[in-house]
Amino acid sequence: MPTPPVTGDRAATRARLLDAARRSFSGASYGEVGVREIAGGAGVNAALVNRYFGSKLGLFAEAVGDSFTIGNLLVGDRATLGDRLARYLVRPRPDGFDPTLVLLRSAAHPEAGAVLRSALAEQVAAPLAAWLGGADAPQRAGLVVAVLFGFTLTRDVIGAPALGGERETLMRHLGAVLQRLIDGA
Amino acid sequence: MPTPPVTGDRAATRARLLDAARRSFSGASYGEVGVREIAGGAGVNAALVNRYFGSKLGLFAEAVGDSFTIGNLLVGDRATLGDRLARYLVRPRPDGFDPTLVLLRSAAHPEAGAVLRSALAEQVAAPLAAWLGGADAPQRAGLVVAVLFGFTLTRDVIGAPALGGERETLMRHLGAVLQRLIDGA
DNA sequence: GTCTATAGAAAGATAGAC
DNA sequence: GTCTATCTTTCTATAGAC
Repeated sequence: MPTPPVTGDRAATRARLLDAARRSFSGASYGEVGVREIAGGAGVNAALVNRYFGSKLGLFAEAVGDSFTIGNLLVGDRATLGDRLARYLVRPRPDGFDPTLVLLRSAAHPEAGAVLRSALAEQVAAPLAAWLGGADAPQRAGLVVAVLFGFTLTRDVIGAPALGGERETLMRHLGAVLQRLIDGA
Repeated sequence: MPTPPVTGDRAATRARLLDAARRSFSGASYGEVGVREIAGGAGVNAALVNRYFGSKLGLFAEAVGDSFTIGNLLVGDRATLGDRLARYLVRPRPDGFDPTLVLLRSAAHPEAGAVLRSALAEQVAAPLAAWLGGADAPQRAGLVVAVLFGFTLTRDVIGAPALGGERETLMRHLGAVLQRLIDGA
């Protein structure tokens, strides 16, 4: 939860708004989250959103615009990347900020989606395609991303019961599928 | 005998509103689509939405609540289901109504998502799991659904460039991945 | 059967007091 | 640096005229 209130400190208030925004946007779509709700989560007045970030979209962009990363998962053996990605996927989601959930919930919104699209392309799709290499690397990287998003969407946003338990089973099938795309054949 | 649109015909106006709703909800999320827009698409006044369907949510449920189906794709050889699903996925999307896009765009909305969740479970996940059979059938069916949604989401909602062309290449990799889940090993 | 007019609520954004 | 108060817009939904 948020750090204790520190009144009178512009930088601290900005940081609290960013943190509250990340949590709110992980739980509901851009359109459903209001600036009053975010400000309430940060313990400050809603007018500060516009004062410090210009607009709701400005806050959204600054809060989630550079939060995607796949770098940590790429460190390691190529033959076990599928398993590492699968293990990452089936882990219980922490409460609070989850960049993947932010994307899944707000991708359909025109302006918020544009922020997310460019962040995803720069921070995930391009590095992954370069790391994969080989034939059809951009397509294979795109399909890996599609599987990652598809699983989280179907489990956490749609709420399909079959994906809610049986972690070992899901990890085995997911790992095999992802490794097939990583290997390319 | 087919009945052409005739003003002054309650059933025809209802049908036109349902059709316009399906098109609108395929292109934007539940929250972003207004009843004025739907009514405009049907060429009638917005007040008729509430008169004929009680509420915007009532219209949504009646328009898209029973539109999911996977039955057609299950007809055929088990060894080639992966290819059939992959071909279905990479085909150019027709303009107009697409139940998958409706789900992807509105799944994050609490009330509209609830309508979609139950429809998906009944009309897709359960029949597919029964058709697949074997070990871990519900999990494998859930993962097939996740791949189907993940691909369409990443291509059409997020707009990843790598999934926008190269249909044969994408179909080959997708078919292999899906068949792996269908076979279970 | 369909329309106009409007009620009522909620949203983002801004001006200015403190 | 933060707040109150308010402007403006937009939305769903309803009442009642035609």
